[in-house]
Amino acid sequence: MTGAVPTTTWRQRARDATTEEITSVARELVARDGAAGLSLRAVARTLGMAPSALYRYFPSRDALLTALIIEAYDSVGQHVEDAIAAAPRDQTCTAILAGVHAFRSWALSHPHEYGLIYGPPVPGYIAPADTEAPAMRTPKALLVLLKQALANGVVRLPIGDEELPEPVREALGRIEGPGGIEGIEEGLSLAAKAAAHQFWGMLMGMVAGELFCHMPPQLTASGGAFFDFTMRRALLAMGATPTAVAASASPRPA
Amino acid sequence: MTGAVPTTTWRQRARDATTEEITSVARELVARDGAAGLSLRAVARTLGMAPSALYRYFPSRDALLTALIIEAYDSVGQHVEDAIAAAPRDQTCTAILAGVHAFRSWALSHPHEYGLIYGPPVPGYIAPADTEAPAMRTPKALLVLLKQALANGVVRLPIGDEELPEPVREALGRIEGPGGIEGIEEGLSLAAKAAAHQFWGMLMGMVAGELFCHMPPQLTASGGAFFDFTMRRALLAMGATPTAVAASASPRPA
DNA sequence: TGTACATCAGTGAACGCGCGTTCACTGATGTAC
DNA sequence: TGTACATCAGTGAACGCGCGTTCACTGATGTAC
Repeated sequence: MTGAVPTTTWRQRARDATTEEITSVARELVARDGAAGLSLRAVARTLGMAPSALYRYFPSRDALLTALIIEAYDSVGQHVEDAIAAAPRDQTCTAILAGVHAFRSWALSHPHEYGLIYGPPVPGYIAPADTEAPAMRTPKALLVLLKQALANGVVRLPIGDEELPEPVREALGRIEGPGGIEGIEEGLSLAAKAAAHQFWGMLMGMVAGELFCHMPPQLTASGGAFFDFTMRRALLAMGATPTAVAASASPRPA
Repeated sequence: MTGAVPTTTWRQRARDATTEEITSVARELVARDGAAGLSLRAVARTLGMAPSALYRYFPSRDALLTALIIEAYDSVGQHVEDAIAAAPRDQTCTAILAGVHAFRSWALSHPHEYGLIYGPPVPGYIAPADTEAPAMRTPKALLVLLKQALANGVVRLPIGDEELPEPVREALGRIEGPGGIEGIEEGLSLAAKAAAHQFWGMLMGMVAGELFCHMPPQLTASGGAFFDFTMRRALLAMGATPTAVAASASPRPA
């Protein structure tokens, strides 16, 4: 066992370690100064290496940015998935609440990284397609829960597809593949898709509002109580049964 | 009449004109390259003047940024107020819908300016207190409408203050003065404040989602139909009567 | 009304800075025989 | 196992760039007598 032939050469492993160190330093720089402040030279400086050396690892600053974006998406995604996995699978909204609270707490503790992925695009930077799949982790995780809740009867959509305005029905019908939440949304009714996107919008709005100071600080300071209350109201509006919502547990305030 | 004594000197008027020209060029640069890309030298260049000349008008780059931020807030605010003013004062939610549609359409046509004021704070820049009042124009305008709707009976809050969780009640009770929506929120019940902030969060979330590509493009492309539908659902969730919502008109799609 | 002086918009050169990226190089690591 | 060669991580200097801000200046506009 211990003598297992290393599948990679020592050089390769050194390379991987350095790559990891670079992205890690870059992540800290973004956390401190924001995405626009990320510079290859600053990374090289704190790493004690020549700026040109970074080009052995990333062909350009944008490539490094892309790596950071993917990392950030994976970081929130993992955080949310973990919280959901730790929640009981009962006939309540506990798991969904766990997910959204995880989303919020990640955002609060990684404000610049939140800005990097959910804020305005970095000027001059074009996100390559590789960022799409990681971007979908969080919405996917929440969508799976919605599906279960619909199957459960924990959520009963208050309106049917036929009550959607025609243009909305048409737009929702066209969502699939990249840009939508690939694959997963199969089997969802149009009304369910609508509810999902509204819930997602509410989530992003409340979190962005807190983070970027467009909500009164008193609400933010309530330890997530207002956020919790708001998401419960959103669940009710989405058709979650009042008893299920009332029976849901919330994570302890951070 | 025509011979009225000018209250300002010719130099003063020239100064005002130049100031206006500077902010106008700066606004265009922000619109093109985003807030982080704003540079004094670029402004001076397109104006054909020496970079140092700008220091006669703004003591620093940050001061110029502040002016732009205030302008942007005033621009949305004006846009929303105008749309509301043009809406009929009836027993429906038409005015509110006009306001939120105006907010969205402003955002879509001024994406970088939206990012400037509703996105992550510009790194290294600290917003002075002068930006607070303009920032409140839009939420204030919407809040006035909510107040009227509550008085009207067009909105009947689905829950009373006593049904709010204790920490939420406490946090809402502490909102007033700067940071909240000053003055205006007097006389609003706690539940009404909660509803207002939730509605505001939903609004910001949907718009940011569209702008920053975290909503499927098909929904965005529906000419505002999905947004309209969503805001109507939010109004219902807030306690607007179904008949009032149904009777409300929406602005023509942009 | 005319003159002397003060104000101040705008110039142009310079400061010191940090940036992304290229390039020829060195020396250590890996590989094929 | 030993040697010759190829690969490639990392260096250090240089490129050309744009940035915010300062400073001594000039000349036109305004003001007080």
